[in-house]
Amino acid sequence: MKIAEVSQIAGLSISTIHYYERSGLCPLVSRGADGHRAFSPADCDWLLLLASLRATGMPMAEMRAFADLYAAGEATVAERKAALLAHRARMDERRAELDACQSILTRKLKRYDEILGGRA
Amino acid sequence: MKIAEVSQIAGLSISTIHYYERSGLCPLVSRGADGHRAFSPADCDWLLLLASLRATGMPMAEMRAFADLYAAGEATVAERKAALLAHRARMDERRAELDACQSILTRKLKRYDEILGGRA
DNA sequence: CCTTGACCTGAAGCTGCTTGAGGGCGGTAT
DNA sequence: ATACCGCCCTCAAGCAGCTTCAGGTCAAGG
Repeated sequence: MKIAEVSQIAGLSISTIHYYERSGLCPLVSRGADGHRAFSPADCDWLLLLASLRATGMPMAEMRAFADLYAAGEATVAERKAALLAHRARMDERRAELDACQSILTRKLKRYDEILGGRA
Repeated sequence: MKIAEVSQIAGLSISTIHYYERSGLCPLVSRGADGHRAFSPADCDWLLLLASLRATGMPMAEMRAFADLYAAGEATVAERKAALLAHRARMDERRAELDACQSILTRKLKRYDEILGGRA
């Protein structure tokens, strides 16, 4: 697969993929004869997973650690599972925060409605 | 109120409050005789709202625009309401994205379980 | 008096991308 | 053949949004 296609699927910009590779998050992408990156389906899948982790707030450093586990092969699956579970737990906390924020906004909107209603 | 208290309530670091003020997000904070910021309850409330907006992904530029409306007084309440509604709509999209990411992670976790199970 | 602690300012540093400059390679139109 | 186009490449600089650091002021307390 070409980078444009992977970019499309993973929802990452091409530049971001470059950047992730530079940062050691996808150590294994090989090149075609023309020097262009040639992504295997596994590479693409991996980038999609990275994208999900990033989008849900995992910091780069942690992603790098996770990538190192991935690069080390199947022996690390248990560790990777633990990492994802921990991450998911934090996602839940984050979601609670978002709920709190949303309720603050909703309250504010009600206030605005009162003001507008009072003037109508 | 002192800055430490507001920081506590709004969930923003003191430095972030400084930064927001520098960035024109809270134009009106007055000073005590000692030169320290003296926050009114309204200031504190405003910062809490800013914190909610920021935490839910509103970019600085947009927050600045919103702050300008706030500074312009009650005449802008309708515009502010529209802004918050638009923002809430984007929050909903964002939440959908998060759900998609979460399901990717869940699928990955299942895969890991299969691998671990197969080897147990 | 002298330290402690909460605050102040201004500038530099950090993370996670994005943008820009400059270039190569392959295909098609002239 | 050559000129142009689109997609890719690299390296470096820029940007958003904070955080951290260095150096300083003032007020209260031992």
